[in-house]
Amino acid sequence: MSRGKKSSVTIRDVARKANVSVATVSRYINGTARVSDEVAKRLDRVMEELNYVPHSTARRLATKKTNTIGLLLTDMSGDFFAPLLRGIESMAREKGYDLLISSAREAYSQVRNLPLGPHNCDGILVFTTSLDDGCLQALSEMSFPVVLIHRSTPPELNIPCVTVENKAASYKLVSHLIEEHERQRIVFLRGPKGHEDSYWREMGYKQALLDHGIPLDESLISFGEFFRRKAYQSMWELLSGGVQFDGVFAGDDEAAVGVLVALREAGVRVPEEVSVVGFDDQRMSPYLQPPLTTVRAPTEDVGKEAVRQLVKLIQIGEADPLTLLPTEIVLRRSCGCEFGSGSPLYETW
Amino acid sequence: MSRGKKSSVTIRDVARKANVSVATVSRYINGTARVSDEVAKRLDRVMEELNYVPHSTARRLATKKTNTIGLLLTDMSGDFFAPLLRGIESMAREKGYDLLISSAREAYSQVRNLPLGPHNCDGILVFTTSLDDGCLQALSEMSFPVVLIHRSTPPELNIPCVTVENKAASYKLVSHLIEEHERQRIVFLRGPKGHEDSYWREMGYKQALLDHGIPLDESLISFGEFFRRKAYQSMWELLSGGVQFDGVFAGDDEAAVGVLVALREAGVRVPEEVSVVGFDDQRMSPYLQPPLTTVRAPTEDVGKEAVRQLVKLIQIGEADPLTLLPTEIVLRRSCGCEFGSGSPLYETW
DNA sequence: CTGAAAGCGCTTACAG
DNA sequence: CTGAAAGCGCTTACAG
Repeated sequence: MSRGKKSSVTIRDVARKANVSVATVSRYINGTARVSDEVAKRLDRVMEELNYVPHSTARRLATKKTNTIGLLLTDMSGDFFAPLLRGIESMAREKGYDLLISSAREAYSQVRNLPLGPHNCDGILVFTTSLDDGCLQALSEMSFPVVLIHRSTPPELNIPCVTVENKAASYKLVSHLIEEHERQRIVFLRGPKGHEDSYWREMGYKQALLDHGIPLDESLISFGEFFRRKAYQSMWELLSGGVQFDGVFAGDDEAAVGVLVALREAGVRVPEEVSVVGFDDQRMSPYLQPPLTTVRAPTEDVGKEAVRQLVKLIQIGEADPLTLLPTEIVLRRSCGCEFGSGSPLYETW
Repeated sequence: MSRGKKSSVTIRDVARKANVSVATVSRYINGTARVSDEVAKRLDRVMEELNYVPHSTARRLATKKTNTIGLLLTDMSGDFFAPLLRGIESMAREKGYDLLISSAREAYSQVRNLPLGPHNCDGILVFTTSLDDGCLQALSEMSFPVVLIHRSTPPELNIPCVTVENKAASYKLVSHLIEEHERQRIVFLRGPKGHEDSYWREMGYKQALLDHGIPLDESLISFGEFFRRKAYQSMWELLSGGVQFDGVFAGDDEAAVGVLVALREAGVRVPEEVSVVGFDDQRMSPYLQPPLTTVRAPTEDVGKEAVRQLVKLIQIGEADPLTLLPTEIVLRRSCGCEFGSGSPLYETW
């Protein structure tokens, strides 16, 4: 229980004991210049004996590099978060960077107050809206490396971004409803205002209608906010407003839950009368009644790719402006497709 | 797109511009001594003008503190992870610490290779088995602050630990099966070998049997490994071995999924013939067929409490040896309880 | 291949 | 209340 100092063997100690200068030790450790074999051996031995670990803070101060990347998030609930972080963490480790993470309820607007920035990272990953445009601009002006995840760069700023194919997947999903299940009046529930993913999903929805010669009916577009209750409410409004529809693209799986509940309460059968589809393939989605047709995004890969781009940006000063990862449709019963097994339990083994 | 240096205004710059010494600036910033009002004002203005941000690396080197805590994990899948991290992150921020995280496939055994340690943190949080006993001992010997999460301290080591009440909850759960649903032959599926949580759940199971005068039958204890497939296999072995049972405590919710599938395939009705209960209350659990009776742990609080203890350890050199957070039983239909609503969709709103 | 020395940007006794 | 100066543990021109 004693609080003694952490042992601190310094580079000086090993230099002395190995009878060389600290410069030599430093060079040997960093492989920054050759040393004679004899010295190398001696150093290996001495470092082993002394159990020497270079002091990373001192190294940072001397090199002006932190070897750390930061991740800035708005919130860490949702199934989304774990795989994303897993991807980020594994790639960061692979690239030799420490990972600092910070979550903020609201977007930061003052660069000076950022928990993550030039003072403790070599670059940061910004997830969705965790940083406002002003901050991005300020960081950009000081040439601080930033990569955006699931959010595109503000105009004129040229910040690299990595995200997934929302539009193409939505297009396929809605086309599926039209072509396979003969749906014509498909509701779309928007996500939160300003949410990139939602925007592109809406574009995919509209494009699919257009390409199938179905006129866009604004009364079929409502708000789900990627949130169960809101989607539930919106469905009731549509229902009691007498709006006719035979399909619902809920925007995401969370909203789809609200849709399913509302329809069940209203006595509308899914998928017989109305097809319902979501987006994200959350862990609960195979277990919903009926199992939810949705879209799966390669979230872990998004994380990895984001780190890869950030490291490029840090090390060579440039990265790909946009990385779009492919998504895949997951067909289950809520759209009207039939499956033999019946048990969604199997699926996730 | 230029790569220019990050602007770096130093304490020296503000000192010069404000016509004081760097020592004064430092003291003012850290509130470590009073300065005259006049100087204070000048400093505020100058720092604002220069957009000065103290260089945390330099500060670290000078103070020998990193103001960072580390989190070491084995894996980051599972519903468990997000709330835990949320708790940790929020409390770390509240306490003024940066959070570094690192995940390892296997436990580290060499202190020198640790991604997180005295070189980059003031203390670390160790989740379950991410560090072996040898490492813990080494860290302990150098008085490096460590707090364990969901893992108790190795003998003689006295490392503070925070976890949840596994035994009491299991006891209540099994007692519920016995008392309310008249179950007598209850299977228990163990988690991974050496897993603390599993151990205590087993103790709760055994104690409940004992207190209700039900003799322990070893043939009812098998392996679920907190893993669907394994639990599924084990159930089939019991089933085809002709073992009679009327209840299953699956060890956790993952295993419960395997149990439900096996029983369904075998034509055994749940809960009429066999009650099934899990542990953890995963997000999918309300949606299982039937909805799963289980136990909910305050995972976010575990994270917060762990940080609180670690910070105490860092700052005043001591912490509570054991923090046990209470768990709560969540009754649904898989145990045999009846509920009006029927729709599990409501529950998680 | 190796050393002496300056410097990274702070903090903190020590002295006033 | 304020300053001059040493020191935190490294890295890296510069010189040999």
